[in-house]
Amino acid sequence: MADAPRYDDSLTIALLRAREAVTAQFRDHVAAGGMTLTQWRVIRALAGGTELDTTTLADRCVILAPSLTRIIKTLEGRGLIEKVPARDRRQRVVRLTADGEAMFTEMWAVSKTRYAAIEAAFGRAEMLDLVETLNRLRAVLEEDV
Amino acid sequence: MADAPRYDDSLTIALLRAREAVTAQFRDHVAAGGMTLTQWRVIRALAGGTELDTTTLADRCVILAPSLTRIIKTLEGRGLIEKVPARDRRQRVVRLTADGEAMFTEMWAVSKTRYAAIEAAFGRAEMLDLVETLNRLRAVLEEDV
DNA sequence: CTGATTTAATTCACATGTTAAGTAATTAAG
DNA sequence: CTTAATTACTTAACATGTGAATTAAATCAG
Repeated sequence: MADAPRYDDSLTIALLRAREAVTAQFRDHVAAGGMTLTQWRVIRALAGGTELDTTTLADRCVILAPSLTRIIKTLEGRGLIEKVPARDRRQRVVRLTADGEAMFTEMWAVSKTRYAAIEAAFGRAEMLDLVETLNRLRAVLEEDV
Repeated sequence: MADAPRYDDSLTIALLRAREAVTAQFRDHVAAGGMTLTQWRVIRALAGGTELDTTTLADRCVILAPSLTRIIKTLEGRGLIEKVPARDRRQRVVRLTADGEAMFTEMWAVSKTRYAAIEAAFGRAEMLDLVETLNRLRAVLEEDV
């Protein structure tokens, strides 16, 4: 028994549950806007006229390339994003359409409120500290181990 | 620009990236054993002769019921888990087979090593502190907000 | 300039996440 | 005891995660 896995103490499980709890705070709102949380990350990354190629966009949104290919197709079909001609014709560069920017602006207002509520409930300092810790963990793991 | 979303500071993104970095430490090893990380969570939860119904198992592994239904089917097909007759015939109670226990024992040895390496690289105290913080965040969010 | 290599996306195949609807067994109401 | 409500799980449908193979374009070697 002493060697049995202790799931409550597991970092992977804790990360999974915490993320689940946080995203739950946004899921309904984003779904009400007719999109998924993953699609919302893409919209958010492109907000403000930002033009990005698929690789950069995938990195910033933490979405794998095959998923992003499908998401771009979906969002383009809904008229929220559009292609931009690129010098390197291998790249697919995209940006928000006017509709996409409008969608972002509308939803971002509520998103900010939810985020602020989380900050208020958990504590602003603790929040910043947690993000810093998570990024440090990531840096450590991506380096060696 | 002052109001633009700052992705680097986003809690959701930080959680996503951190989890990605941690799971990456185990993915190859688990894949070498012919299973996915999600399947491995199920095996791990059942290790040591533990018998669990689907609902409890889903909760412990942080897997939604529909996914677990499929996973149980897969693992049962591979002979790693088996059904146990239950009083309440609505429930599906499962446990590891002898092969399942053997698979767990073999893989757990390596998993422990990887986990220890992460602890060593990041710091044991920081690790425990992080898990505690994540669980506290979850508790706060699941309560009110 | 031509062929080999690398890079950026896409496509494929399968596993899982996610919500809604459906099914069977149990429990509660009357 | 019989029916309605609840519970535990499954199925369905679609979105995303994941690794491998493929395609097209750019770059490099000679």
